[in-house]
Amino acid sequence: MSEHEECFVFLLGKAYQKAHGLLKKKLLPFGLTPVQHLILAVLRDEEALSSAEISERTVMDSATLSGVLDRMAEAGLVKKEENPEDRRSLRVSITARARKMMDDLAEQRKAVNEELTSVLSLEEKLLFKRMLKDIKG
Amino acid sequence: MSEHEECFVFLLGKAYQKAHGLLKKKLLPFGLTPVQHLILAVLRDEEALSSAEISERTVMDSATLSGVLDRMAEAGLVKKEENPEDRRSLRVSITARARKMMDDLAEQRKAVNEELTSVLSLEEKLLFKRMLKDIKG
DNA sequence: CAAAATTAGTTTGTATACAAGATAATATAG
DNA sequence: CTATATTATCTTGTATACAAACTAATTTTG
Repeated sequence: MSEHEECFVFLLGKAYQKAHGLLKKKLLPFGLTPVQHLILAVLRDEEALSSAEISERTVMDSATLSGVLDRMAEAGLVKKEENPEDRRSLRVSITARARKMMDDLAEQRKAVNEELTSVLSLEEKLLFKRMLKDIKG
Repeated sequence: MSEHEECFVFLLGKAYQKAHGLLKKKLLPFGLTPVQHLILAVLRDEEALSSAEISERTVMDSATLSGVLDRMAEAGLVKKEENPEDRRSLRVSITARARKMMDDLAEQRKAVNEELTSVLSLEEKLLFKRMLKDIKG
């Protein structure tokens, strides 16, 4: 019954692990990780984005992104092209194959969110979301 | 303004990243990571714990723990001994050196928790904590 | 008691996360 | 226009996280 169980860092970590684990399981049949699914979500409605733009929208580090995008390109989920306007940057786009999965993915994501917060009332869900947004800043 | 920003998995992840990053910074001068700090916290009031016991209390995977405990032993933060009663299991204990830091660490942890939740009212902090506990299950 | 099942930890392989340094390309200053 | 600064991405090194296979030790069974 140590005090660490009252620590927000610990509690957030464990709640996140639970959430991440649930989503991971649901995405397994699609051959996607939660992070990869997130990247597809931001690419879905775009022609193409640079690594920096994906980094900004997903709040992921560019170093992390580098490896993830490689694996996703390898798996045929995204296409990585050179930007002719600025050859330092990339044009990353979602492939047709990945795009076909998006509706099913949205369903899985929704299911996870519901399962995860099933203990909360509708009102609490909204409050919880607001507080998370406040905290992440 | 994609829908992923309404996803609890994403929001929890980012809130956790924020919390983890804050604590990480505060622990840097002590040469500790947040996870190592957590392990010291559960060892603090114990003679010694096995890997499985630490795993249970910190909710960490035994595979992850194996490496972390090695690095901590290497750094002189814990002592790993063989349990003579059952030679499969370990007796991990906190070192005197690490124990000396514990009060300072508790202060840092408290500071992080306050900084992290400074946008919340006292009432909201309690509510938030309760909801996190509900969700992690 | 010896074979089989179980248990405690470790190892291996994959996927983030992030700091710091390296690279290549572009923009800017003089 | 060239030396310098900046920018976009990648690479490297360290630290989790976790599944799965592996080892060693103990317990259970027949």
